[in-house]
Amino acid sequence: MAGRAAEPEVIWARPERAGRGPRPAYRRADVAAAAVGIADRDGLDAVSMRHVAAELGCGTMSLYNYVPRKEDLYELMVDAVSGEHELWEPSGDWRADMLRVAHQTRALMHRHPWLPRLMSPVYGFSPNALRYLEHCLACLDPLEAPYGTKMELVAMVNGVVTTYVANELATAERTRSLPWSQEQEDAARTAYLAGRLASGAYPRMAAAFAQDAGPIDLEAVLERALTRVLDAFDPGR
Amino acid sequence: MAGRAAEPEVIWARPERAGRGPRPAYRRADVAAAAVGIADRDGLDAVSMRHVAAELGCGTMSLYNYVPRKEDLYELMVDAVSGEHELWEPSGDWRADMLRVAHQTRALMHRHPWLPRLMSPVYGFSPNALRYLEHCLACLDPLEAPYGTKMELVAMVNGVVTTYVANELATAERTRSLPWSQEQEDAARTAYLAGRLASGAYPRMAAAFAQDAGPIDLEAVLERALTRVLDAFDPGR
DNA sequence: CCTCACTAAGTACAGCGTACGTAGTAGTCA
DNA sequence: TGACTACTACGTACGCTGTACTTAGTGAGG
Repeated sequence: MAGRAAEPEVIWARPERAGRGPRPAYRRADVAAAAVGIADRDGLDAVSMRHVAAELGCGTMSLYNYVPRKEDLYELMVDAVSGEHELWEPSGDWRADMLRVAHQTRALMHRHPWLPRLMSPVYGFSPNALRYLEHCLACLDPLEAPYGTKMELVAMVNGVVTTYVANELATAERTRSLPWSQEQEDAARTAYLAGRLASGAYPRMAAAFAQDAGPIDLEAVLERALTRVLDAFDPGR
Repeated sequence: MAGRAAEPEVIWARPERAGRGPRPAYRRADVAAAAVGIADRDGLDAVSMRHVAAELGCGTMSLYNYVPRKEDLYELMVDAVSGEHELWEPSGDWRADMLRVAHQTRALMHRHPWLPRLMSPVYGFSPNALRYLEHCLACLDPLEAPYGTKMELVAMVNGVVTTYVANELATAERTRSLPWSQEQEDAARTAYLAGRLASGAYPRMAAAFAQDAGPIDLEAVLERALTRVLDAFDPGR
């Protein structure tokens, strides 16, 4: 018979090697690495079962021995790059440590621009995600607050970083699937926006854009946002 | 000849009705409404050019007269539901107004659970998005701060709401494509997590989960997060 | 009235996820 | 040892996707 019955299954609970038949030709990490490689090189949309199998050097359907559904391949990918997080001995200054965490996450997402799109709380309990979360909590040991609050702090920092980096990368990643360049796209949208603002229907937006002419420094924006978030959780204001 | 050359094109800059031939059978709003209807009923993945065309009652390829790429269909959808935002006369209390905005956005996303997935700064300049942004800025008139800061505040509130609601909806929306129920999925993941935590490798996480047993009130979490964000922008602390 | 830009629709193609069937392999047990 | 059986590997096939291209018909402008 084909695949087992439709039982809920967490990929991490499934053993890598079953007892019986021939030993698998690849390890789960190989599959993840192949998928990550394709996503880094050609974008997330290029990650298809066929392409990943080809990258590994096996038949397309053989992949399903390692990954029951494509969704689980994504889960493998997120966990794999989560393992790139460098964990350190907490410094005792939780604000500094959290900022360092945030910058590392941003760097990670710049290295793997598809990561924000796959960020989901559903994947939050993969092995490397657990390591990462435990590390964040360790960094927050000096903060006097219940664990619930600490979890909310970590979630907020992660959420803010993810949102901001997603915005940073959105137009760039979008361009991959468009038949024209990002500069052309930006120019067209800017021209359209200028036209709308000139209509006078949006006086405050027009004022805002007139006031802050020139390109926005997105990294500085993120930095300010993070500072505000940490302030909001800091008992010493 | 087929479609025009590969020029960058903003869907909103393209006139609804060209001067020459027969008048179009549908308006852009009809197309958007059809797509939104399908997404609400059957999920975002059910929004295909074929399905939308069938819902409208026209041939698949006729859709391309209204929407040059599927991506633009998404843009139409986001703008259409953005129009559901109720705008009011600012009260003079910018914190109260921003909270009201946030709750309205959350309600909107619960009505259209696919919306968080489509939230992108690229769509941020559609007609209804502009109306919405201008309204937010109007609510912030009492706040003494440069427009740049106000924009960052709006972005942060929107980002937090989007992230939190996306988390709220993630497992539910995910279940749509899985062959088992959400309860089964949750049970499997909880069992796996319990096993990992019992390993002793993640003492702080184990303590956190032991401390906050029981289901989390996600709405209360969002409420706290929003309060913190507003605090962070409030000059009167 | 003629012209031609436009709308509408059909056909076709490359690619996708994956159900299913088959062949071969290697631990387990009689 | 041989038989059994769970497992790996993989080819074929199906229904679905976005969309390039083609053809036919419509109706306003010159």
